[in-house]
Amino acid sequence: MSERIQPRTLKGFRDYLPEAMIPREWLIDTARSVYRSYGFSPIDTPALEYLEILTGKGSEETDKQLYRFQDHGGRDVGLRFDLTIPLARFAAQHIQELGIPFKRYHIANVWRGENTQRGRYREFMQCDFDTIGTESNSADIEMVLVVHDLFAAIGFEDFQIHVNNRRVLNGLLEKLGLAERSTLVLRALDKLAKGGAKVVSQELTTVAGASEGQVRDILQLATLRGDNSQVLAQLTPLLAGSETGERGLNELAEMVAALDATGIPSGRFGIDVSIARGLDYYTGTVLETFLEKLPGIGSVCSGGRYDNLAELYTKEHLPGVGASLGLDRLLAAMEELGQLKKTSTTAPVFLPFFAAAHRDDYLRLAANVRRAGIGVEFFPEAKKLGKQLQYADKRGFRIALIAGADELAAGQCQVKNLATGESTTVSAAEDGTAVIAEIRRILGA
RNA sequence: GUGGCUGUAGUUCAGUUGGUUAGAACGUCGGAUUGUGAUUCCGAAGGUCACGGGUUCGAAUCCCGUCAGCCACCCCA
Repeated sequence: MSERIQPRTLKGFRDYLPEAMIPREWLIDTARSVYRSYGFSPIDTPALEYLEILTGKGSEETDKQLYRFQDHGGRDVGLRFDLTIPLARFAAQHIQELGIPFKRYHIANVWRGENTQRGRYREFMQCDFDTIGTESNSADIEMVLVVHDLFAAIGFEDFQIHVNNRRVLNGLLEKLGLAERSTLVLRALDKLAKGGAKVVSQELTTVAGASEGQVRDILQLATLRGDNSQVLAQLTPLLAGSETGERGLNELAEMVAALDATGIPSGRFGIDVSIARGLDYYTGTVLETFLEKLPGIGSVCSGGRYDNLAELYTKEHLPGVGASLGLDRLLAAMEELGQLKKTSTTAPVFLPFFAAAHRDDYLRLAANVRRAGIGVEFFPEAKKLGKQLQYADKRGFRIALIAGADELAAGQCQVKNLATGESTTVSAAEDGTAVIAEIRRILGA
C-alpha cells in the first residue's frame, strides 16, 4: 500500500454527486415525458461504432474531435459524437421493421475530444428527438412545438426559439451565384449573433470569396428585423424569382401561421434569418433556442430538417426533422440562474431509528408508507434523535415520522413537517392509513 | 488544437522581500443534552501546499514540464 493511485478524472469528464444528479435526472424525465406526449418512442444504440460509420460524413472538424482507437480485435472504432449519425445508421438497418414515419427520441451520452469550457465537456448528454420518413412541414412545425413545450415544462419563461429555413438563404445564394460556396457562407453567417456584422462580412470576403455587393445582399437578408409578418413581407422581394427561396418562404409562412394558431406566446418564437447552423446537412427548417437571461451560453437546443439522413448507408430515401437538447449546457445555465433546487434526497419522508428495540416496527411502518407510493428513508443506526433530524434537515427531507417507545406502545406516530417544525400525533394502526393521510396532507400543501 | 489566467484541508479563501510547527471560516465527526433539526459552548479528525523535476543553506512562494479548471479563438449542445 505504499503507493496509492491518485483518484482523478479525465479532462472534460465528470463525476456527478447526488446534488447534481437529482436535477439532471429530473430534466431527463421532463424531456422524456414531453417527447412521449407527442408519440416519440425511445431507442438506444451502442456508444461504440465502426469508425467508417462515424467518419462517413467526412467533415474535418468532427474528424478531429472523434474519439477513436482499435478494439481488441483490431477493428477501427470510435465513440459516437452525436446521436444523429447513429440514428442514420439505425434507420438504414431497421427502417423496414419500423415503418414510416418513424418518431424516436434518444437520450444518451456522446463524446467529443474538444477543448472544455463552462457547460462544454468531452462527455455530455444529448436529448434528441426526430421524425424521419416524411417531408411534411407538419413535422417541422411539431418540432417547434415540442421544443416550446419542453422549455415550458422545464420552467423557463424567457426563452426564444429562433427559426429559419435554409432554402431562404440558399435561394438568395442561387440568385447571387454563390450556391456552390453555401457551406462557407452559412458558416460565416452563423457568427452574426456573436461576432456582429463586421466579423461576418470579413469572413464572407476572405473565406467565402464574396464580392462587396454579395456581402451587402447577404447581410441585408440576415439582418432583417421586425415581427414575423414584417420579416416575411420584406423577404418576398429579396427572393422573388428563386424557386428554392420562394419555397422556403412558403414553408416559413405556413409555420408562422400554424404556430400562431396553437397559441404559442408570440415572444417565444421568431423568424431569425441569420440562423444558419454550421452543420451542412440541414436543408430546410433550422432552429436554435436561446435563454434571454443568458445569451452568452449560446443555443441550448438546436435542430432542423435534413433531406436525406441515411443516404450514406442505404438507398432508401429518408428525410427527417428533429432537434437536440444540450442537457449539460442547459444544466450549467440553470445553475448560473439559480434555477436548480438543492436537495440531495430522493424520498420525501425520513424515519429516524429511535427506539433501538423496535426496528421491526419501523420497518413495517416504512413499508406501509411505501406501499402508498411515498418514499421513505429509514436511518440505519439508532443514534440520537437530534443527530438524525439534523441529517434529515441537511438532506432536504420534507417530513419526519417520529415514533419512540411511548408512541409505539400506544400505537401512534408523530408526523413532523420539517419545513415548519409542526408535529401532529396520529394513529399508526390499520397499515398506517392515518399516517399516510397526514403525509399526503403536508406534501399536498 | 492554439493563446491567456489559475491550482493551498470536503468547500471558500489567508499565507509578508523565499525562513523553520501552513492558518481561518464553513462543513464533517464526537461531547455538553440516554425523546425532537438551521442557536450556543467544548473537543477532534482532516493538507505529499495538484503532480514531477530544478534553483537554493532553506520553496506553498522563484524556474521548467505534466495534469486539471476557467476565459478567448476554433467549433458547437
